[in-house]
Amino acid sequence: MEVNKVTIHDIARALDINSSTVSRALSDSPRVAKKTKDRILKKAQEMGYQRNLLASNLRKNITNTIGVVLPRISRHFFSSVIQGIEEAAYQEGYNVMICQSLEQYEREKNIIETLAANRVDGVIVSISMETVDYNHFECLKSRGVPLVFFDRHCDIPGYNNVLIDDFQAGFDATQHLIEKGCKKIIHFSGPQELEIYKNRFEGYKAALIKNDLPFRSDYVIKTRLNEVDGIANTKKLLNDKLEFDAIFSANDVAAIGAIKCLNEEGIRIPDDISIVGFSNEPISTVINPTLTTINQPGVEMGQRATELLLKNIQNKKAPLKPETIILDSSLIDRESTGKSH
Amino acid sequence: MEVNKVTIHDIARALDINSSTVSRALSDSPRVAKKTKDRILKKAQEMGYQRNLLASNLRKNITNTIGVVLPRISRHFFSSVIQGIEEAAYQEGYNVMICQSLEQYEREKNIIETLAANRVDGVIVSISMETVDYNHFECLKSRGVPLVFFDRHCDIPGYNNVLIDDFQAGFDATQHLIEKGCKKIIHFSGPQELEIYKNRFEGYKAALIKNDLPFRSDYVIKTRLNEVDGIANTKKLLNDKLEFDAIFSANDVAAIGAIKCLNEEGIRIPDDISIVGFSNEPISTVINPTLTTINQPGVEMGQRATELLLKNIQNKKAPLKPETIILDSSLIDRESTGKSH
DNA sequence: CTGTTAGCGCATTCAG
DNA sequence: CTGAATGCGCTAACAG
Repeated sequence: MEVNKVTIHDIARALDINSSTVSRALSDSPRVAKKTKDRILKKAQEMGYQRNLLASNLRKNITNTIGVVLPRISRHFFSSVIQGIEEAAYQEGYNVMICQSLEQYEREKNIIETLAANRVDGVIVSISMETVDYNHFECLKSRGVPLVFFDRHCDIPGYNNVLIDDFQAGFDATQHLIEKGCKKIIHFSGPQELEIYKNRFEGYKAALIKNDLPFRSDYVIKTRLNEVDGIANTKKLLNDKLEFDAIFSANDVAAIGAIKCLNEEGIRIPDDISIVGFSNEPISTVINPTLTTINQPGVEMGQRATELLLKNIQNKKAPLKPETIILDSSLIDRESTGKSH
Repeated sequence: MEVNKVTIHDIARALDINSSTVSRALSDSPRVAKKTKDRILKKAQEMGYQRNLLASNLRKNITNTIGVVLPRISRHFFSSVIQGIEEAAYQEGYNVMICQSLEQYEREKNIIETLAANRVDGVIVSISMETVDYNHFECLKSRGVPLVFFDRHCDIPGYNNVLIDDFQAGFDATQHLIEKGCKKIIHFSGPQELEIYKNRFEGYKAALIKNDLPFRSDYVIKTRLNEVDGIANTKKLLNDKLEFDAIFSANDVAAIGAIKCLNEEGIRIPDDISIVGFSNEPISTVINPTLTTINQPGVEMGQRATELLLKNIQNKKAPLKPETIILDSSLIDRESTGKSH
């Protein structure tokens, strides 16, 4: 069963030429005669030759592979980012290795080390919610492997970020709720150690202040932004008899949890309580027209991050100056656009 | 910037010992003295040594990596399969390389060749809807790389499949609708070249026959099982004034399309029209309680497929006899279990 | 245009 | 227990 270990030497021997010529022919070098090239290609085919990329990569010291590290591929935002990354990467002949941290620091660390050990040419990362220090990127840094962060800001000096304006998004979301007449707006907030959630929170606060609404700290619920938390916190809000007429969730998953809970309790959205979350998940938002969302440009974010990364990979000698790209996000109001229900 | 290329030779030189000893120490071989081992490990740490897996893998002729090829990671079923695969793989110290075919034969072919070139130790595949011949697996076959198929049956002799009983699932779905009083049941069918969709279709037919309902070929709609198709076909059904009281969709995505279309038209589900699709997508099904689903055990499928694959990898000399594992799927009726609405 | 030579970094013989 | 030698398969000088 374990067969077919035909190498360039085998095909060189079969043709009574040198293996370097074979190597050159197989990488379509111009420095080899059409005729011999054809002979070699034909023989290679006929012998069932398959290049060993391990050997090739070891020799060339590149892998043509970029690593992608993100919390969860099942979240639609992230899978649309992957979409963008793959498009941009394949176009330039790069492969993509996708890894999920599952929001766990330990896993993220392992992944980064594995990617480094596998000598990927560059890495695109959206850090986990648990990640507060960046020492685990040292193994990439020390080898000069380019790194681009997206969605969740990371301020390691010298690296690039591709983000949306989270302050603005938080502001817009809150402003939207206020304009709809909401006055008691709960905020499901994420870990404040992460810029992204801090900024969304600050945007929320700024919108309240601008509209002369009081900021109440008991309206700010610290959550881990998962669905279970979203459900539990909403239930707790109801039990506590804290009056509120809207929720602005710092991500989509917690918002989904809130919707589920409110549905269960027979509370109508948005008539009784309005909700805004972040998302570009088509299924949850279009089928369920009660969730107004801040739409994040996932595909574009993936593309931009990849383009930046590849530029860094190719320009490694003269690294670009670190830049932060801010993409536009847009608020989508399902109530006013959805025809259904 | 391009720095830190410390190899076992560097650390050997620094300690004035031989690189083989270093190599042994770093792979924790028992054939090296505790004392020297400690010295080496310490020095390695201190010099910032990182093993080059490319070189190591080339030498050992294994990669400790398995490839996964599936249509789309954004579909919840597939991402839960990945969940299962990663769990089982990491436990055994394997890495996972995830690739999406996007239901395109050409992409699938490229991916398989890339995986083969990268010398993965085994591959887990759910073939694309376009895939009707299996020649592109030859590059793995010829090297004796183990291969396990899941969800979408593939009958290359000598390889394993992990599936659900699609005939039974199709039967159950249809039976369920009949028991609810539906008599005019549309079937959104997939490519009949694929066993999976043929079997679901056969199950549908069998249930009709068993219940003395007529089988009508105009009730069977060939679709590509994507959302756009689901919407378009539903709209067409309505325009054609073909009477129907239920849809059994051969996957979830087309069912989602149907729901969207019916929502738009103000047709109530399930009062006017019932729908059954395949899914284990929590968001779409729980929030939207109108979609009854055949639940597919994604995580378990991933685990079983991986266990099988790893067994094959480890037993390569004496390959297991090809087996097909059939897992249970269960019908989940949102109408009777959902408390909401 | 082609051959020769020399490694990429590591793991594994085989000797001691 | 450690050292010396060899080569995994490929590519990149450098000659010719």
